[in-house]
Amino acid sequence: MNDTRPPGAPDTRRRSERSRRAIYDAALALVTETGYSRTTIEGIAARAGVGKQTIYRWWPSKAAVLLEAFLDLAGQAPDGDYAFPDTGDLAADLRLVLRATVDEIHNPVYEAPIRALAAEGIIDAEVGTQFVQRLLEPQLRLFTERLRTAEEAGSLRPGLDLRTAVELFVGPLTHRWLLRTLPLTHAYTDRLVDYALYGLTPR
Amino acid sequence: MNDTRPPGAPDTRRRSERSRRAIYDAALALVTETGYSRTTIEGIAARAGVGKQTIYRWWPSKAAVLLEAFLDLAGQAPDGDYAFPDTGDLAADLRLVLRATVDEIHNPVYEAPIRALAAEGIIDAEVGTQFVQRLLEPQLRLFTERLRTAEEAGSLRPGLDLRTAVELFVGPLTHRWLLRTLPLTHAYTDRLVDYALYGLTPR
Amino acid sequence: MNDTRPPGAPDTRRRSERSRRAIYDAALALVTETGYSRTTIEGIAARAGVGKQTIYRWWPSKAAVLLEAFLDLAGQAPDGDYAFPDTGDLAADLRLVLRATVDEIHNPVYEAPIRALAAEGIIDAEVGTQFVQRLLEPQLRLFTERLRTAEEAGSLRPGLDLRTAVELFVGPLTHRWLLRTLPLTHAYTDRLVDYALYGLTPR
Amino acid sequence: MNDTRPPGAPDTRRRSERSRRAIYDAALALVTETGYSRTTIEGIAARAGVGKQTIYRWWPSKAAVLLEAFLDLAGQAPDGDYAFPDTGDLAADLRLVLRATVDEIHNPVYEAPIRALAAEGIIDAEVGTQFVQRLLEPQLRLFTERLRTAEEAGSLRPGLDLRTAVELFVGPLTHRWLLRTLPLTHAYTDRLVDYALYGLTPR
DNA sequence: CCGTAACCGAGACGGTACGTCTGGTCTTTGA
DNA sequence: TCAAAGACCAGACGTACCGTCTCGGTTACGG
Repeated sequence: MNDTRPPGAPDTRRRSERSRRAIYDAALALVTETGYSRTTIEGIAARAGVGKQTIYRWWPSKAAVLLEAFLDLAGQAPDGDYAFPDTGDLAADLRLVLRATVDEIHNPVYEAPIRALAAEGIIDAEVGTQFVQRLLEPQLRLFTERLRTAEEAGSLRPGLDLRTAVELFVGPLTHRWLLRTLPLTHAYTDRLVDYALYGLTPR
Repeated sequence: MNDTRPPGAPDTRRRSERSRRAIYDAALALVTETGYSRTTIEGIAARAGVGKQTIYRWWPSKAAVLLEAFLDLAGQAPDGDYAFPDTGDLAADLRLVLRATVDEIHNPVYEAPIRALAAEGIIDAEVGTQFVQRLLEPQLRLFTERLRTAEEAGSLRPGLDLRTAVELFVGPLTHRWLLRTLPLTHAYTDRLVDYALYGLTPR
Repeated sequence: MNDTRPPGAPDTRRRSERSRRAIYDAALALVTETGYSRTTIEGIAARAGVGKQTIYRWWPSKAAVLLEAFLDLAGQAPDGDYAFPDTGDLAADLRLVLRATVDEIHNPVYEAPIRALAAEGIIDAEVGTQFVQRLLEPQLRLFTERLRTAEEAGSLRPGLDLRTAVELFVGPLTHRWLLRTLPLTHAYTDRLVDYALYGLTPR
Repeated sequence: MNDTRPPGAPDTRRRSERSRRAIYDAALALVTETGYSRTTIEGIAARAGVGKQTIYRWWPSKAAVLLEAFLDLAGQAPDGDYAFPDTGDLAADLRLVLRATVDEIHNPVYEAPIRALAAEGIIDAEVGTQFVQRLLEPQLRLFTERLRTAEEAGSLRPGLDLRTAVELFVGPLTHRWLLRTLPLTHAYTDRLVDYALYGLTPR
């Protein structure tokens, strides 16, 4: 009826849902099992029982497939992230969320794909933008909102740049996670909350 | 005479210095010009006017070549980093160093190679370990030592885990840099020092 | 009403004459313009403004399409061939016909399709049979009949195998044409008639 | 030493004889077993245990591979063709050679490759030229020379165009062979010699 | 100081994956 | 209710690199 796609673009209405799901599954499985660089488009297609062209028709790159696959996976998880706790005790809430984040990072189902996406995003700005916009920023927004609540409750120094404040927690965690400098434990994130929050609260 | 290498290992004494330099130059140039993934061993060899085997003889991977090339490049720079300033004013010293770090990160000669190495290290643990040990940790050590001096001078809360403290500065900076979430400016690093240090100093 | 087709076969009565013509035109044009091997079913369908299935429904192969297209083309030509001249002078008649055949062969509208069909028929016996039965044999029959007339008139040695006699003229011509050994000229076909006929006439 | 190849061309001196032979064998076997169009470069490479690039490095096309493979095969055969008999009896000699040619054509080892090459040469003029120059013409030359001997012995009408005379024998044979109009038997070639030679001899 | 072992540039080799193109089949959709 | 349009699985195309191996040429060690 109202088929207004750009010329040369495929018709989304006729897309095979079955193939899409199979491709997601294959991509995630292969990345986890064999690593990102050994995961190939051909391999994904073969494992998904799909023609290569079906992948090239809908995604521009291996990274794009994996990003969507991961978003799909994360989206259908029993959403823990998307409700930031607010018990009134900011420190406790932060500790809880950071501990949960660490656990999630160590979940073998998530680990390989998300590392791969982060790494690819670091090299390829296009992928990086997608990664940040669709995966990272939504999470950071929840942090920011929780901090705003705290600020309004007078639990924070007034006039803080909340974004920077958020990064004070998230940055070090990401640092340890991505660069594997030292183990990423609950003790570490608790300490992080302690040190960082101490600098953000009024005296 | 005293040629005591493991069997099968090449003889370092007969190594061509000329080739090594040409390979470093070619690798750095290609990564900067065409990006990491489009940089190939064949391409490096061709550009360096060197046989492929000469690369495979001395390095195990593309990442290893680039790491050494980068270390060589960084080593011959007028070393600013390797002397952490100590004016007695911790905040000022940190601001200075973080600003310098940001400038360095934006230096087009360094940017592409270091991003590539970081990304590769995120995926490949072997590379990651090398990256951290040979590039990152030496820098972090300087931070730690400066903080120790400050601690001894009573400028910091006693009993702090200095490593975590260091990451409070370095983590957020790395986060913005690698993930490209928001611009990495002097204003940002100054604010970082403000917020983080505030949580580390005695009241 | 009287729809007595084998099960699974399409209904000829509802066939689109418009599509058929468009497919013929597209097939002939593409073969002439781009060559047989670069002519694809997809290309024909696209150029004819027709779905691929419309081609697959009615023809088993690219060669079959082209054969019918060519037969259609030849059939609607102002038929010169289908009346073999009989002036009473066998040599003159043969010279005339062979010259005309050479001219036809060099006609750019016919050349590419007929070469393609011949070549395809050489490899694929199925196509070859069709090619011979529907295209070649009707022509040869005309030769044979003219020779029979001559034989009855006593212009030929008695007891000749007329089929072999026909091939004495047609074979060498085909040889030069298909294999492109030497130029195919009127002089050549005249000489052919001279030499061959000389062996067929009584002394 | 004297390595004077055009730039970009591979070094013939370092070519692997082993691979070449394996490729010949694989190409001939596949064409015979599965037919020309189902024979693919990938298939040849796989069967020969060779990388695809090794084929693309040395041959421009599937047809070129097959032509060389066939020439190699024909060259190492106990050469029957390359000595045209001359018993003094031209008719007998011609009958003998044409019978042998028919037998060779029906040899399953030769049949598929040579048909494929002929067909490909009919479509692709480049291949056709090679086919004619390297395979066909050497054979025709032998015929021509035998006719010249006969001419000098006064067994032929003087002033004949010997090339056309040769085609009087070879053309019809090729016609039946390639187009599969009627069976190609010894009886047929004998008759051919009878009819054609009769037109070439003095009365 | 000479023989030789190993490095060197070069590039052919067996492979794997790329991204594209087409073959045939099957499904959707608009006229 | 068709037929166009085109998505689908399959697999070959020709190219680019991988990492290994072999070839001469050259260089510098060590007897």
